[in-house]
Amino acid sequence: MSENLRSATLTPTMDDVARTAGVSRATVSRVLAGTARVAESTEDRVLQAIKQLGYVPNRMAQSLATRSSGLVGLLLRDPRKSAYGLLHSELQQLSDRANLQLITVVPSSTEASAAEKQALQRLLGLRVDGLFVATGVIGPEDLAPFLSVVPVVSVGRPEAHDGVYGVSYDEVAHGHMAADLLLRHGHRDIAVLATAASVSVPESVRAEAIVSRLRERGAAVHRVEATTFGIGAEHSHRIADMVREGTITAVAFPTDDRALDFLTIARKSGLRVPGEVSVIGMDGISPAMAMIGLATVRIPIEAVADRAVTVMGDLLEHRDSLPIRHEKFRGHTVDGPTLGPPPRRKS
Amino acid sequence: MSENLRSATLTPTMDDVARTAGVSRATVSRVLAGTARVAESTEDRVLQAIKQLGYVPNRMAQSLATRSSGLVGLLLRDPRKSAYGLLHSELQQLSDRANLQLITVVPSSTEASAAEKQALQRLLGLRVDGLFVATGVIGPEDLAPFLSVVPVVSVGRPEAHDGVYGVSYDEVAHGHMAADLLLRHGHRDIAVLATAASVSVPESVRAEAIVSRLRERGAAVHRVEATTFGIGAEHSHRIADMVREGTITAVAFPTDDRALDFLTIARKSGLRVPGEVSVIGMDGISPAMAMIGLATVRIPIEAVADRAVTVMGDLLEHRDSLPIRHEKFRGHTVDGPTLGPPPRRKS
DNA sequence: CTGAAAGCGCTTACAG
DNA sequence: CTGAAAGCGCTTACAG
Repeated sequence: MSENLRSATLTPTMDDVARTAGVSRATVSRVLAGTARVAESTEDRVLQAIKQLGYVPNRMAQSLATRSSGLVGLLLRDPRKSAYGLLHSELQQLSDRANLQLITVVPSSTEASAAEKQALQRLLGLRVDGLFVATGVIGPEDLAPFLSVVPVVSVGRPEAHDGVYGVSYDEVAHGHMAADLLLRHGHRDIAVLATAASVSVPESVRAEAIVSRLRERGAAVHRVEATTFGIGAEHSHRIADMVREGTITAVAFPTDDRALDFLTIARKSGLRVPGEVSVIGMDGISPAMAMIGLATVRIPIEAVADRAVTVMGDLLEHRDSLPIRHEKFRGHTVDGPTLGPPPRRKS
Repeated sequence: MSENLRSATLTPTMDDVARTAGVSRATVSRVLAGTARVAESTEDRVLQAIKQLGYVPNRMAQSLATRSSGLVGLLLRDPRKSAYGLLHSELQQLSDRANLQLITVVPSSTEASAAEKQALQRLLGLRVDGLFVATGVIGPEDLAPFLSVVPVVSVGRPEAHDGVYGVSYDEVAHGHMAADLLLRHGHRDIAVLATAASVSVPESVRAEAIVSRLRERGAAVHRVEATTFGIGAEHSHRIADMVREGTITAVAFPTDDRALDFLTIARKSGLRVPGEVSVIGMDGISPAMAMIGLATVRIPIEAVADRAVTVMGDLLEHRDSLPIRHEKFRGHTVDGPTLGPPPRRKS
């Protein structure tokens, strides 16, 4: 209590500035806003007073008076993952450049859905002018009540709600790209780690796209089902066995992490990559992967972030005239030393 | 303009709630705060109205009235780096648990110092009650003016200012730990990649600590100076040459990234790890590194985050009674398959 | 247990 | 070019 009073006393207010500059509050406000004309001499006095007092305008009060916070919120899923880290960084920089003040809130991961709702409330309570949602769990039904109040752009996640503008990745195309790259290297017997949709929707979409494209092109596909969330070394061992048995000459993974797990196990057990088996992952984000030289499909995070910020800018300008769409971007394949021609058949 | 008016109209206000519940604004406020006693029947009507209107209290207005935002700001350096990502995630979760509402701002990296000041302003403008600073560039002189207004906890960076509470890593100890682990494995001829302080202060501190501990213990140290910010493959090649010449049997790196670069190059050129050379990195954050099995020193990010949040809580409770300190935490060594005994001398 | 009223720090017509 | 005043959406003594 006394803290507040004290710091309230200590923090200079616009009135303080006005008084020490010998003008009215309105004038200080005008100088700060830079909109109306102010005599140069008074402006100087005001600026001087601001500097002298170390005055920082109270945005809370500004927002209240303007009925607009000038803030754009970002609901971010899991900062520990490089892909979200990069997305965060890109959104931040592009928003800055577009003069949108981005503030980020991360739902604490325990009890996902409740946490996301709470994080959403926090942002809405701050009366953000716009909202980026880069989170998996939150459903359309939680978003819907606020769509009329604040423009929402869903970023990097497949968007189903048609009141929400969506900018995300074309995971089907990515799956096709990975498949095509393996085919181009001459592989016809290929394992695909197929993540269950219950584990991860995007992973599952990628895997199914790989599988169907390979089949379309006449390759023999060996599905290895992944039904656990972790990386599960059994899958890698199973695939290594298939290589030794001569069943497959290549393997595609729906994420770089899973591919890396296989690489590690393959190396330990003396399997040569790409001599005996070619490997491709998907994501292309982690610099560690790049160093290792893992072939992959690079997700277009930068393009998605860029488009999302542009859309948000447009939405903030003229809300109603922009038709809501769900856009998808595709990345590019990254060939690498984990990819080679299939080994010659021994028999 | 008209947007604002419209959404102002659309967003229900406390008055709307009061009106539809047939009570006064004060009563609604009391129900929300949960402090004062309210008759159960009125409380029900109010709750009902809140739900019906989809009312979200305007925190800006609350802050203004309470002179306290209930917010704690986090100034975060670079979300692309896993270490910062993990720190962000930990701070977020622990803050949640401590009932501190964390909001994060990332200075856009172009023109570091100016961007950080701007991000700082944004947070101060929001009148955060406390501030975590996890950023490299911002100097004490920029922080100083606000220390009397808001408690600041510097997290994960060496803190020099004695008005700022510091919670960070004991990088000297980490260097010693890495050195000791190599010695324990029997190595006596060891290369150390020594990053220049101008490139990265923490890296340089780590490297110098490794060097001095090794020398203290009588090992022959071969410094390889790194003066560029990137990972620089030349260093890795130089070290590989030293291995081939039989000059060294082990190498220590001040970061996992740099160690990984060497590992990749070593493998490509047919050097056996740890058969011919043992390798240790530092950080221990990236899951990719764990999979590869890189020996390292794990930085205690969780412990630092935990302590930082505790300190912030205390500071917010009783500002003046908590003496300002600079605490340092140490992590633990992670032995791994990149470490083995030195090879027998051929001659 | 509840309401009328003042006040938090700003902005912005409205006068001058 | 400048100031007095109303109002943004809340909270909180103060009465009752």
